[in-house]
Amino acid sequence: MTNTQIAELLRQVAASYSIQDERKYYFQIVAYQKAADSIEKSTSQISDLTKEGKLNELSGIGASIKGHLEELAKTGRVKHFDEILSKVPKSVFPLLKVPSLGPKKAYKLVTAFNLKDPNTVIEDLASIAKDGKIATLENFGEKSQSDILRAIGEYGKGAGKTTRMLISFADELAEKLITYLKKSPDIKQAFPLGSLRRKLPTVGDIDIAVATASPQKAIDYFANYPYKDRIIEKGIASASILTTGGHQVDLMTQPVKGFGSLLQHFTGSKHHNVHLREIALKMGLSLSEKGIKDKKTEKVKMYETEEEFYSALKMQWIPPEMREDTGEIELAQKKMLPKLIELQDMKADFHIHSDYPLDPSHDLGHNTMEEMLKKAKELGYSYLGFSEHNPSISNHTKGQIYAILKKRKEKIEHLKESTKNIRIVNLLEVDILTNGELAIDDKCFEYLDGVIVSIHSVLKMDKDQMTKRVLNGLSHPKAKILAHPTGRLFNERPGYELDFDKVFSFCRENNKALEVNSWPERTDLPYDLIRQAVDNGIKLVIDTDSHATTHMDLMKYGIWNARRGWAKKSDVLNTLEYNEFIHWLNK
DNA sequence: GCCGTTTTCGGCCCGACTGTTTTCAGTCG
Repeated sequence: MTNTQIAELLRQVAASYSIQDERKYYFQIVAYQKAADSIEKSTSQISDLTKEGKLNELSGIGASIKGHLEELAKTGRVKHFDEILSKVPKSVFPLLKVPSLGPKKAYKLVTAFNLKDPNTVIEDLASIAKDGKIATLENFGEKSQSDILRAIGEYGKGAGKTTRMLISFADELAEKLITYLKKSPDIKQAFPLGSLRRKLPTVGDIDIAVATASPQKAIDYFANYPYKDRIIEKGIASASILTTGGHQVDLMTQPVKGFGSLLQHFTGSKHHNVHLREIALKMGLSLSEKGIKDKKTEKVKMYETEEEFYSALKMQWIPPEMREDTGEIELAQKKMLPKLIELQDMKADFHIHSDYPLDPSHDLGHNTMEEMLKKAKELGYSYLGFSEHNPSISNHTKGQIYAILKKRKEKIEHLKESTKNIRIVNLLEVDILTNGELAIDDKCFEYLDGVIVSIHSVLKMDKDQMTKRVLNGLSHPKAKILAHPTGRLFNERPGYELDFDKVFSFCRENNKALEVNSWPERTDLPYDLIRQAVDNGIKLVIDTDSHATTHMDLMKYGIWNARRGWAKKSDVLNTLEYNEFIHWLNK
């Protein structure tokens, strides 16, 4: 079973407990939900962790759930789960995916109308709603009926939070909304928060915080956004809309005096906030978006900045990218948070495809080397690495490939002499073939300073074979960087599997670096592997993999992802001076 | 069911909004 499937199973157990007796099982429900969240977020496969006996390493998994998961791995089922799940009809569970339906409503609907088939329950409910039968049910009315019908329709279309946006897309969408909001005289400040501020690679909805003295006017103005499809909800302090593009936007307001608390609250993550509130409780305090309440006096103190808010809890301000409750709070209490890498720290980009005509195995860039260099200078870099794909091996003889690379080297040498204000590294992106050999032979390395290696074909290989293939490719002394190490592409493919324990130890022992590819579709390494790499002392390079000058602006996405992986300046080779990098390349 | 710089027992985050109700349950983040 995949992590997603296991997480869903645990959520079904939680839902079943809710339906049976929410009060009695409250803490079990919360525990199962926490465990599900934890499993869903983990990129280690639960099946692997179970085999290795490492399930305890995931927060929220204790002795009991660990035992259940081991039983699941061994026998394919869990007696305890089966017993709990058998208390409610199976057709309840698909309905939980429909927005606005939770365990209680789903159960009422399923039992009231005797909906038994989990495969058709959503359509069946829609036709019952169309017949006007839901409105007659106790605690349901006309409005609930039409809401359910619409929710099913939107769910079917993937509107709202059911499909996640790439952060690059969400970033632009939020920018448009912020521009609109700032035109209102009643809105003093407006910031995108939530997972967008925490820089997750994909974002479910857009969260915006607004500082205002007249919340009602600000909310009315927001609800009149010209590109809205409908208002989802609208109250005195917050509102939600669905845009014409089918994306959900949530807005929350606070007065300027309390804006810091709102920023903190609405940035999340949920787990980070829950943990902070548990700490606050022990200090006799209670946290909310309004501020910090003293439990004795019931007085709420407001905070204009996040720094003051965190300081009141006796901890350092925590960078949003770290707020996932994975150890950052404990470090902030000890005032030992790492200083994360920043865009300004970058002195180079190593993964650049120019239009130099070497008849490559994959796509060529669109701009000349000179144009790429000019752009690099504009970005404030002091050097740049060219790394076009290797010449295609099916279209050329070995001799032809030598000649192409020799000529390219001459071009680069000429550029090095004629270009005074920026330095150049002569790299190449080389395919690792199916058998683990590189797509160029040893003689080619005379014409190169070093190479980036990567996988571009035959992605379906089992984990052990793929790991051998990659490590074999990396074992050449001049192969220094592994590009887009997992090969994942959002909304396209999950990537191939690698044994990262082996990859990390190989890189550490042989002085190799792993790439953080900045393309929003890739963000590869994924951030949790970045964090493991950093913990293992592996050096990273953050690259744009540019095929045009405009792509060189994508660096910020790589930086964001690296920050989510807790990478510091010292972990990233792009922050080295030219001479230091060349020294590393030749080590 | 999980967890530990008050604890291996006794705690466990907080508030907004909606619809269906006459004071609240359900859902969401």
